[in-house]
Amino acid sequence: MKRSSELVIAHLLYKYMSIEIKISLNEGLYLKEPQDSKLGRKIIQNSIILIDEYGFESFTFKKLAQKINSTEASIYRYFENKHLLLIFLVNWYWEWVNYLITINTMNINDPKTKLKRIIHSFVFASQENPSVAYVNESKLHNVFITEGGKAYHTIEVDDENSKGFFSSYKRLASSVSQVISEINSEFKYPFSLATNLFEMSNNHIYFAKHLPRLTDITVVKGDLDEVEKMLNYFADKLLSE
Amino acid sequence: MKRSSELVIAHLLYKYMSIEIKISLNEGLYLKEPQDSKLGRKIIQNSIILIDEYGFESFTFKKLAQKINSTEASIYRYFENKHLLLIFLVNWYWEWVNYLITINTMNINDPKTKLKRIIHSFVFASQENPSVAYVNESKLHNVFITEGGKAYHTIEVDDENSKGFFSSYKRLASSVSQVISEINSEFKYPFSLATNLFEMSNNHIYFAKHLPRLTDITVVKGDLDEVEKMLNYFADKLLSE
DNA sequence: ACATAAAGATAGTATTACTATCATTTTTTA
DNA sequence: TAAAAAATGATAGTAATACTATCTTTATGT
Repeated sequence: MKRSSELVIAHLLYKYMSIEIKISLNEGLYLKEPQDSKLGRKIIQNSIILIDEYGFESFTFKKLAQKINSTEASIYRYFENKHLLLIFLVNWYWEWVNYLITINTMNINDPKTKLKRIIHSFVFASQENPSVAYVNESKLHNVFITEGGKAYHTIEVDDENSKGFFSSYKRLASSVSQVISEINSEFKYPFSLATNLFEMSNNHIYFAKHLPRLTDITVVKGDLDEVEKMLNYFADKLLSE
Repeated sequence: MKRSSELVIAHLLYKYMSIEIKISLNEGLYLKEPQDSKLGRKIIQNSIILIDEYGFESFTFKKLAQKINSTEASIYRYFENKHLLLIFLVNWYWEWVNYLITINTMNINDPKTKLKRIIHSFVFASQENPSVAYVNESKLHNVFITEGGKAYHTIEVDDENSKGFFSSYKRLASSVSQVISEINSEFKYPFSLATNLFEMSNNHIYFAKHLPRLTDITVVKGDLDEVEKMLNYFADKLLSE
């Protein structure tokens, strides 16, 4: 809660005073806070670009070092390995969406409208007003859609979960589930629906692009309206009395 | 269609005559058919065991070679690399589920009952009567749940899709979507719902085990009844008039 | 201006992901 | 059943990856 309101204030300051937002992420994710130095910010910025370009498996710290005219050793001073860097980026994305749904549902009372805006935030996260100058939110969205699941589909999931590496996703699920329960307090699966709407959004954007026979959605020229419509339809129907 | 009925006949033969099923998979997935030799079958059997044990990232052909008292070189004669082996296993799982829903919905006319049985097959795939002696379907299900997404969340997805590496999943989506459309011909998202039910099944089993705050499901002692109930609830509600 | 921290340069190691070659064993078939 | 062919094993080698260590240079902060 505290974190979210900090973000909001930062956002307002940003809008009117051009102040940068600093996203607060679990300290176990990095060895040295990358947001606090030029090199750290270059690592964040260019790792997104390179993972988007090469895919996570072919992405290496060596390539990243070359891209930013630095060295592997320097990057290792920020992140233990590329897996933790990925978790860092994925958390960044979860925080970004948390932040979007906070500001987009602010001062709105009707929970149905809130959920609509949440869904809109899920789908159009990449097209929202960016909050951090050096992060390309659109590419981050792509990276998240393609590589996000790899952050927690590993043998280390329980260990990393106990360190709080996935708490941003849990917080996201929790706040969405609350809105769902406001709409229909009898609904038995508020958390499942919350995560499912989020995952569906990303999955079907991916399917439409790469495996279109797995979805009914078509995405023409990046127009994600159909995804939003589908999620609204699913949510409405499931939460109707 | 042809492939499915072959499987069914094989199944009947298996039940009454103990004949092995041979699952037919895209030939581009392997260099030499692993089902046709002792070594090949050991590779399939033990790769499932090792990926389940170590996770896909830490799984290597060297470890597999040691486990089966063979050599890396011999394994490379069957599979180009571990990524293609994973796609092979994932396809095996898709085919196994295709096969289950075919026999479990056979001779049933009511599409609602069909969908219930499909959902049951999704959830309890690992507990169904095994079809291939050397494959531990329960471990394969675990591997699929944890690692399955990595088969198609790669930079090569379009290239591999064009080679037909994901056609088993498409066939699965297609046959389930047909049943969905039989239940409610007005429903606009039969493919999306089909894939979503399948993915939800696997996701929420995983969440319940590793990230329980992301779901409402609890799985006690491997009892997956709640998952089945949830999927039935979602499907019923979404397809109600 | 001086101390301290950050970054760069370089080198080195263990492991991974292969490829190549040749010897041996197993299977096929003539 | 002997010869040919195919499969597997044994061994070696290479390029790339994923780091770690150390030392020098460059910024920064007071």
